[in-house]
Amino acid sequence: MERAAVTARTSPESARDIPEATVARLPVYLRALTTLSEQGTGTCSSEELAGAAGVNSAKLRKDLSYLGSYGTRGVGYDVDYLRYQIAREIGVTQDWPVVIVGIGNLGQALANYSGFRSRGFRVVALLDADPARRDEVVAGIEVRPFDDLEGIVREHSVAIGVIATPALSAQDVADRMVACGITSILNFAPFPLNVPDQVDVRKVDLSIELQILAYREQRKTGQGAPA
Amino acid sequence: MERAAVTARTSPESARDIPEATVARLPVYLRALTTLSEQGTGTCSSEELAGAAGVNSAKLRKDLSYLGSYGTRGVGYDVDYLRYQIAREIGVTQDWPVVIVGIGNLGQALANYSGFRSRGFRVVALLDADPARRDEVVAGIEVRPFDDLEGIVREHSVAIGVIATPALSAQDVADRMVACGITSILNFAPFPLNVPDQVDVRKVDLSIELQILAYREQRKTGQGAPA
DNA sequence: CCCGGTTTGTTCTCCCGTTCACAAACTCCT
DNA sequence: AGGAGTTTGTGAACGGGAGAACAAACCGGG
Repeated sequence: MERAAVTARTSPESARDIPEATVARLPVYLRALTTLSEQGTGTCSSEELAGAAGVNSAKLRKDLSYLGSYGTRGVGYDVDYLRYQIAREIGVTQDWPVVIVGIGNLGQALANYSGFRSRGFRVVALLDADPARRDEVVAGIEVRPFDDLEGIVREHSVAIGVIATPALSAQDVADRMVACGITSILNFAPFPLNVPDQVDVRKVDLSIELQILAYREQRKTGQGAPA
Repeated sequence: MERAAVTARTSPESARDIPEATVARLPVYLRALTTLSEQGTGTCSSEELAGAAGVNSAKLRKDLSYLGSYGTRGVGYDVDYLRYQIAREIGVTQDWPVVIVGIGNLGQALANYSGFRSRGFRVVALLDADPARRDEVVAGIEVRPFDDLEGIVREHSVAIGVIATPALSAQDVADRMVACGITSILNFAPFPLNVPDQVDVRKVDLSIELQILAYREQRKTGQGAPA
């Protein structure tokens, strides 16, 4: 990492172009480091950390090198120091307000998921278009009508929205979110969202994952595809 | 696609080595085709289908070319015909029994998720290690003790297991699954599973997805990483 | 101070996936 | 029958990521 001067772009001195694949792994490293820290480990080698994260050690080292030179040759990495550096890079040292739209089975599970809060994400509102759901309380949060979206986004400066609605409503919800100023969307609805370029979307599709497994399973058993 | 004779490997005449990335997209195409079919569309071009699936049309055509030559130049694809071909290739024309372990918030949401059954996946059992959960009924299925795993797997010839437990139990559950003969695992627990090579694992990690969005969000707002 | 052992950071090579661009093939109209 | 228009299937160029391998850097002992 050359680290030459300061790139004078948006961020003061942090890395400029971390590969997509690396960004996707940083949270995994972060979690592994947290586990190690809780176990009282003060220092670890790239081999150990890679093992705990389930990746190749060379890949781990290359990933970390994009952030800077936070290790010591011959020694390894200081667990807490590296943990902080990654957390800072990802942005989980700050608090991210989040809204969840669609309080069905999945939406409720998400609202109750403790992994969000513990990683810096705070669910500020649960929204649902169904009037029957009004005034219901899920995970200690009152369910509010979808039309409240704009007010909530403005009030809490929400940048991240989660869509857990049926497929048919997903695009409408996304459009409204974008109109309100939300710029990152996590989509659980099985529908390919169409959004402006500046808006980031990540999708999680449960049945697709199973279908991928089914494909490989089919090939394993050698039964192939029926003619 | 040459389609030369018969490859004489495991499967009778289907494609031999479909790229991983393509396999991951086939379910998306399948869903888009189903939607088109329900709308009464009989034929579609690669451009239309690509639009409905949210991908580039060139990529779509190349993906489909791995399966065979199912389109007609100058015309497009027959929706129902192509849909059947993809479904057969993925293996969703048959019925896949599935067990879900860990009936917390997420496990319950998964058990209730209608998208599984409608795509050829049948939840044959819900298991939980917590005795307090025994005899509870979720999604019309009785929750049974985790120790029943082996009997259930044997009885229903289960090949696919879903892990929705806390991180600490995930590896144990996976080990038991593998010992029972399960060869495909969908893991929702935030823990990198260690399994033998012949076992396929796909992981879905909710908080990692949000962290990836947070990273990009942080860069967008230009606030960068605090020094 | 010097040397062996250890571990990081980085370079280099290979492979997979994406995209462009175009020839082949089909339809429809005259 | 022939030609214009359309759309597929694929060859080729391109970019990015994975992994091996190695030089640079650090620690500790004598």
